[in-house]
Amino acid sequence: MTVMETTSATSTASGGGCAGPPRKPRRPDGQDRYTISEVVDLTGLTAHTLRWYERIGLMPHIDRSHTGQRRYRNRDLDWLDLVGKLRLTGMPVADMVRYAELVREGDHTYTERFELLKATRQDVLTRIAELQDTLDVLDRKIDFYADAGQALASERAS
Amino acid sequence: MTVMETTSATSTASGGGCAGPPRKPRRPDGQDRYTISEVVDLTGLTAHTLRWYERIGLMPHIDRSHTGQRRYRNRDLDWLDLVGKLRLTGMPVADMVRYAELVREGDHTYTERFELLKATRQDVLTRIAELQDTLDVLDRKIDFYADAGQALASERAS
DNA sequence: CGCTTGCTTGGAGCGCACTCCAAGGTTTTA
DNA sequence: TAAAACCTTGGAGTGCGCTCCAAGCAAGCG
Repeated sequence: MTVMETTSATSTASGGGCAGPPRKPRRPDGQDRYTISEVVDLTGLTAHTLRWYERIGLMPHIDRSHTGQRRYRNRDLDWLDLVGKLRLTGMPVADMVRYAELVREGDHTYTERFELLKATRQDVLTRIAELQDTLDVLDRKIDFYADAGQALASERAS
Repeated sequence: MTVMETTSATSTASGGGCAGPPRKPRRPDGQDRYTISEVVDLTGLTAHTLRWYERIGLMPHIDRSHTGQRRYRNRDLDWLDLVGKLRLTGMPVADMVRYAELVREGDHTYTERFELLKATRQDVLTRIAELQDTLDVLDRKIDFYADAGQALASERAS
């Protein structure tokens, strides 16, 4: 068997988020050949960044039209979704390239990839905890400012 | 009245976290005069970074010894704690400098600071949500890998 | 006294993640 | 068919957040 890499994110694409402009919908598998500017619309990345991702080995090989222009497929978009998520965690691009290499090398890298995913999961948990910590500090400060505001107001009133 | 800036983080200093080397304890207010290398030990920042923070206006004025060496106080450490927390949220240093300027300008910037804190709080909430999202993706992938591992194992067994 | 250690400064350098440019070929629209 | 819009490449440039360097001053010690 083959360990698939892209768990097709059917729910992710156009509908979900509440920020940014509404992205165009994907086409069904089979008719999925997107130009680079369509991928720009779909992902919010720039064309520069997409080409750069390819240069540094962060993308798998992308299909080309008969004249050499890129034609992205749905699984490429799935991969870009994952990359976008990992980017939000602060993972260095070099680490993602490493993961991409493992995927390209085939099934025998299965264990290493698994370990990498689990380690990343731990990192994310840590970062969430840090942010919770920061949130607590901010909340305490905000409460303090609210109280101080009250005090200033009553000072003016007296 | 004066809106105080540093809500003394008595619990924060040496005890709390579970990562990194155990930092030296602070001294009580009144005997709190730390050299730059002591602050390095206490915060984990480098001396370079501490001086750079000062140059760009991220720090308030730091006391000096009679020979011109920096002598940090507990409230400077409190400020550095806050900066460290905000840094973890991904807030640009320039924004922190802006906040520091507001503090230096005095009480009449109270409202602006308050709004800034509330906006930052919102950002942190957003980032936590993004990380939760990423965590879900990772968990799904990890489950998938675990299942695939099972399948590979039974394949080998058969 | 010389030696080591630690601190000072302005300014230069670095690594990361893009971001853009120039020069040219392709595709679409009018 | 001509103009406008879009795509290609290698390489150079940018902004951020540090990070380091050189040259010099100050304190402690045998």
